[in-house]
Amino acid sequence: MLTNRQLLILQILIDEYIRNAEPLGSRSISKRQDITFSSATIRNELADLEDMGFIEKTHISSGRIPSEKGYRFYVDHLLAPVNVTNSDLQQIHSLFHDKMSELELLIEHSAKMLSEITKYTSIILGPEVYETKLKHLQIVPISIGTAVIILITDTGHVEKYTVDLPIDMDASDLERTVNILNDRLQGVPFSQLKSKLVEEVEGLLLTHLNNYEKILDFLVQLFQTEKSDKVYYGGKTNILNQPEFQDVEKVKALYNAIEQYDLVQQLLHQDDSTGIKVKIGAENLLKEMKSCSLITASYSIGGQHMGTLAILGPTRMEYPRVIGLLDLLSKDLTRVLTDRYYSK
Amino acid sequence: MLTNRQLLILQILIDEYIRNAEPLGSRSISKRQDITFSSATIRNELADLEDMGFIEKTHISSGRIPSEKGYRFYVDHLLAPVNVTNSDLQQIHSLFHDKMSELELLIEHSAKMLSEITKYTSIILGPEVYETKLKHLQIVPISIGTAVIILITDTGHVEKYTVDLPIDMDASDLERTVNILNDRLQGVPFSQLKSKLVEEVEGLLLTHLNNYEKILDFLVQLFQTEKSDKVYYGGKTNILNQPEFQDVEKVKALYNAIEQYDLVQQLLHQDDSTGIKVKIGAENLLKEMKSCSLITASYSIGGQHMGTLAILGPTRMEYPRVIGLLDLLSKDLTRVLTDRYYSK
DNA sequence: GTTAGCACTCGAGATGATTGAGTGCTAATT
DNA sequence: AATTAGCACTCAATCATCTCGAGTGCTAAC
Repeated sequence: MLTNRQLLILQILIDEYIRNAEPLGSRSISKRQDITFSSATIRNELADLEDMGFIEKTHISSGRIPSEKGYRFYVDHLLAPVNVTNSDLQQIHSLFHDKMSELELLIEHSAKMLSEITKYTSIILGPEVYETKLKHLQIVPISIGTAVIILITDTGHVEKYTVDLPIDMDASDLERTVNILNDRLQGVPFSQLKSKLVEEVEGLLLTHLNNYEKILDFLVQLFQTEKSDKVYYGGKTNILNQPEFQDVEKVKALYNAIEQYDLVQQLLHQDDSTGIKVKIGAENLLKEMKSCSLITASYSIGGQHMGTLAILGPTRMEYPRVIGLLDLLSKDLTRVLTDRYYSK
Repeated sequence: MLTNRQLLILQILIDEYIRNAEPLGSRSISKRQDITFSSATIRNELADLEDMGFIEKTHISSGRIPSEKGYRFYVDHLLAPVNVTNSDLQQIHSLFHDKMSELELLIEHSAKMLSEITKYTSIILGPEVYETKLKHLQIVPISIGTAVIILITDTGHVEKYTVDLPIDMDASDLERTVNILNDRLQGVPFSQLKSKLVEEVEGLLLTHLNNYEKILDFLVQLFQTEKSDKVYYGGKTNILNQPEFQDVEKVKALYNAIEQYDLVQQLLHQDDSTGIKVKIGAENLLKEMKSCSLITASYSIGGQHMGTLAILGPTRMEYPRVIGLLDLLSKDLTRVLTDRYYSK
């Protein structure tokens, strides 16, 4: 276990390194007012901390920087929760003041605002459509054989598919189908559309339509296509301000990684349990992110997980501040969205 | 005017510089087989070309590189049109083979493919909704006082607005309104929706609805909101491979500029006349793009301008190849879209 | 008009000295 | 036994110096 003095030194070292991005030596630590012992003592402690793997040297006679294990320890044990500053608080609340009617717009603005106040890159996984309920379905033929199918959810989200219609389906078939579907499927969560369709609607279609088989196949197909969540970014260029990303090759690798939506989705989805999650460096699975940390929080509507907020920064990130901000915003977002869309 | 020899030398210099990104000296030019005169002669010619402003030096004893005026001359007078290579041709055609039903998807894939085969960054201004015709309008209430309004165009595009409904509008009002609008406005181009509404529909609403004024106001408001085109990007990180963008500051400035959709739209919209347009360096108005060139082509449906294809690269760009590709793709795209959506 | 020749310039690299911030270790001090 | 002072040592960073080579412009000869 670490002694109090070691804890203090580790804390100072990480705080300072996060601030300045420069290796810290025993002498500069000893010069702080809250340090009462000499640089030689600190040297010994630093050597011990290094042996335990919490800090490392960049070269043999350099100062120390935190290791990933050091950051992990810092986040798990040393983090003094900081209050969100007043100006940050105002920024966040202003999001909700001018009540934005579009959910997507609200999310987009949240991403932008997060990146602006943190100076890091924000990533938000958009409202999951999976557990929202069908409000209305519409099929609009746009030319011979093709039509646009529109599904509208109770959160005002619109899903759109352009499809080829079964060739022998005429206008009246279409109308009857739409009516039946709207009648039977309204209020059904997207996740259950397919089973409801097979269980309840199949019979109705059978009695009302000629070639019900093709249409049913077609609808089953439609309802089981994976709906992937949208990914919103804010401040992608903020990465370029970090001293650890002055190398264009590193930037390229990271950008290429975070523009692959499926990868990002996987990354942020890892566990959608509530609470703040911090992934440091290599914990992130993507090798392009080994000098980055990712802090995530999730937001929900009426207890139902809806999406994920994330901040991507260097491992040398202002953990306390970002954690505080994400915690606040995720709770606010959850509250506002629940108010708006969960009103029974 | 330039002599034939000067033309030859300028052509060689620009071609080589585009290939290697390194200043070219008289000696290396004289070593080519197609050059029959000595380096001293070339030195004299280079000095003349420099006096005329077509080429410049990076420092006093360096080789020459093309100036913007040089590139301009090259593009306007020296460009030998090159044929699109077979493999590029296949790539482009494969876009259309697996017939994609979603127009947006086709555009998105086009952007990706363009960036992959050119190794530059592609920007596509996505189908303009302005001249497409209304196919169907739907209003779906999603909670008390709010509704989603959906407009579907004849190209299968869906526009969505979440709006606050006038408080005293009941379900039957809504239904009547929707019916009237669909009846009267189908087939009307978006650009004329507002005038048609005022001219033809106002009277009908008056006779069928109680509080028609509020609703009319509301619809006028809706129809006159600017519909800004979507911007699609491909290969944004390709910029980082260019030797002229090894400086992170430059990259940041450019990225910040091209992520401002309104700026980009303005930039690509500048003239939507047909044909290929080449904007070199400072011709681009944005100072962040002064070391870039932008080559644009437009695509249309049935003669109606729909959007713009663009390639963004360093001024040292492979003009002939990119021009050939854009020309081909824009024409193919126009043909395919016209076939698909202009069938009377 | 063309070319050979020459003095000159400048960037890019290599080399070496200097500095300063850091280390580990040992011996003295508390 | 813990702490500290002192010292030899290491290494990155910086700067001056040098060399090399690719380039130039200019002049005089072809």
